[in-house]
Amino acid sequence: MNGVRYSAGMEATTVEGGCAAPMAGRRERKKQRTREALVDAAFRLFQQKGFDATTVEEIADEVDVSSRTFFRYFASKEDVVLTFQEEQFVTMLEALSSRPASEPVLTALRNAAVSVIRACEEGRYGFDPERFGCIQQMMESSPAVFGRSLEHGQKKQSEITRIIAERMGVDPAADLRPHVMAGLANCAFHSAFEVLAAGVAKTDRFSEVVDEVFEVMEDGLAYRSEETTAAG
Amino acid sequence: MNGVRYSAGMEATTVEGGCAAPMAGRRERKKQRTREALVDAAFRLFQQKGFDATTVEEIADEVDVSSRTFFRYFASKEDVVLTFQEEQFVTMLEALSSRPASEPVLTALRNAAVSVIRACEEGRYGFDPERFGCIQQMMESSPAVFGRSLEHGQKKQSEITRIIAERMGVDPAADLRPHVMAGLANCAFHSAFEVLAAGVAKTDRFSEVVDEVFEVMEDGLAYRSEETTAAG
DNA sequence: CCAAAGCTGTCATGCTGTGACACATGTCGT
DNA sequence: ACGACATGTGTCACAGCATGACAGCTTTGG
Repeated sequence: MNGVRYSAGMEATTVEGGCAAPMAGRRERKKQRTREALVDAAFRLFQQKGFDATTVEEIADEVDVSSRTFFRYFASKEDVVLTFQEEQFVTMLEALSSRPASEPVLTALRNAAVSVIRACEEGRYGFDPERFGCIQQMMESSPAVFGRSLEHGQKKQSEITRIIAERMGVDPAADLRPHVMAGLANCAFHSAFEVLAAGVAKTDRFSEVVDEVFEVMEDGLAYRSEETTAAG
Repeated sequence: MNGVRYSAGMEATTVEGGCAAPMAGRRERKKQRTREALVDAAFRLFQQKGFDATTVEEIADEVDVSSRTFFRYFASKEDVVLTFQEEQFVTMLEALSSRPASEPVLTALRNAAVSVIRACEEGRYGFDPERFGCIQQMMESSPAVFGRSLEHGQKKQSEITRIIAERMGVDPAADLRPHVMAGLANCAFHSAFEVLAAGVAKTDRFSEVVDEVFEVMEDGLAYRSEETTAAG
């Protein structure tokens, strides 16, 4: 029961009864507050002294709970960061689902991905741009975070696969293609990230880099060495 | 790094020398033996009780050394497994370098990857098929191994990028394309692995699945929903 | 054979993550 | 409001991974 679907702020000033849908009971609210406090404290410390140098105990102390309690909210230290990736992922799935069927699969993937990342950068849909940047920074500096992120992405890939298969009208249990396509989406993220970290891109905006990467994929896959367009 | 300075030893079949090589010094030989013993013991235990259930202490005990010594040979428990991935990777780089320049980049990547995996499966170049299978098995069962593997692959991606850039005749510091291409290769592995684990492929041979994945990439990227070829 | 270099074991330590149990707090029925 | 039940939290204990420091033994090389 740790689904933890937390919508924004929502102050429930009502004593009892009233809106029971969003958050029922004080206990639930308290948990929510604790969770958010932990996330806030964690990111503050991560940014301040780095992910690795921050211990779970410090995070817990900051919120005045025991370390044990921290682990009742998050399965691991990395999990605090992954929480956000999960949110972005879910949003991306929704965006993908609502792309018109007329778009080629890769284009749909591209548009969905880019739109969500833009939203993150611009603070729409409740995303916090500052935190988004902080996460990117941590991915670079901490291999542990990066690794877990890759792992998470791979684990969630099957959901993208399902949507793509549906869109393609094929059975994901018998057709490779949706799997490969989903992998490509994942790959685009990683490549974009790597390109950004390596300073190869002309821009600093992640969304633009992702878009470029998809661009390369779309028309660059047929690239042959003899076609070199004198770009180097 | 000083002292011990063997006169240009290093012959061709260098893969962690067995014993019939010009190994200067007993100390060096002893280290080699310890290392191999650790790897052997580790894999034996991994296969027997699973990666997670096997502790470093058990591995060390098996070889009759202290846990501390284990960590002088491997940076982490996962590192034992990654050692092999590293070997495969290096072999793959060599294979890639020697692909004819007339091949399109993706094709070269495909051929290089497939040939190396075939070698692993068939026990050529000193690879052990059984161990290769064992690793695949662990990747499925242990998220830790899988995660580290992804991380390792991503970290090594830059080397593929360099080779591709060279082949394309472009500057990897200014051109996205080689980066994306390298990412694609990595992606092919992951997708193949996922497809295999999901039981979507008709075959159990990893090399064949990888080949198929590349196939999909090569001609499937232009896939549009309205082009469904009644394959599903 | 001796001295330097290098490897190993032991000890100590820090951090992550989990299980068990007791206590306190919130929830709900009456 | 009161009591019974459920749930969250703290404390304690513990296992495992990983690293630093120091002492002792083996190898190396002159």
